[in-house]
Amino acid sequence: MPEGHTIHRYARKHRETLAGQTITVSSPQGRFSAGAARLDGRTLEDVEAHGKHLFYRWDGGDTLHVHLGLFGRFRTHRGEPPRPSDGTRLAMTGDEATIYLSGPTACDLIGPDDEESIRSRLGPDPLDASLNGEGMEELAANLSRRRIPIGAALLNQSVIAGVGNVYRAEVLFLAGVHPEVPANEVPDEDVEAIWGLIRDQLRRGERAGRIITVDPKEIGARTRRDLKRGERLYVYKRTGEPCRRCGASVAHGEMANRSIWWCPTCQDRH
DNA sequence: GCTGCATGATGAA
DNA sequence: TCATCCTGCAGCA
Repeated sequence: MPEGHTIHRYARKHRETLAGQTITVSSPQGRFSAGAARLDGRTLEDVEAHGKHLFYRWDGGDTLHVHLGLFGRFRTHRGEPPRPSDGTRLAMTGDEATIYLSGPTACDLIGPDDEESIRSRLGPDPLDASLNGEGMEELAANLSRRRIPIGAALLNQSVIAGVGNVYRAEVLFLAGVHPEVPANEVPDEDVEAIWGLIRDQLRRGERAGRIITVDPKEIGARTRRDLKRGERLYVYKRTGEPCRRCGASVAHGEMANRSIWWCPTCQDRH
């Protein structure tokens, strides 16, 4: 589940659910025992997201850094929580809810230097509301420095922070850009379109809690909510199926070690 | 019960 | 480019 929209949604939800409260912290699995003991009984002050990274601020100055990786997930339980699964790395209980974390790539207490080094490796975050034109310019500059295919560049978090495998395929489809086009050869107007589409789509995803890129009108549905499973995306995981716009067979390949899909007809910009 | 896969990232070679 | 680390669950038998 975790692309940037999910992470920002978690930041918002966790802030709403736990910030300002005294939190009971533990590590049922044991792999975060020392950190949990240090945080236990303290106040969670704020939660921030940058790209796919989460930063939990605690009174006294500690920061908990969480990165979900491919498998990580949070579960929130209001009231009495169920027994945590064996893989539950972190449990945080506030006044009304308990949040469990399992499968993260990172769950560590970090200092200001660590955080700075993490952030310095991240490109602009399309969900950072304080950015406007700067984000797009930074993305353009980052792309102009690379010859790798645009489809690979969008997954590189130092180029743009928060895009994952679903959005890279869907946004390139929406932009009509073929994934193989070298990053530094993507025309300015397409870079602009890509930035706008990413920001738009991630915002929608953050609000909805799921990725729906298909415009419902295009397939005869009334609203996004009416779209059934299997109707919500244009190309992702649709190998060989007809393109929703032109009917051509959706192509599949590999790029940056991950599967990628595109429409050979609609994505003709080279 | 077992297998394979997944919306991620890193470090070695 | 490859191996490796993180878990849970769908799809099988």
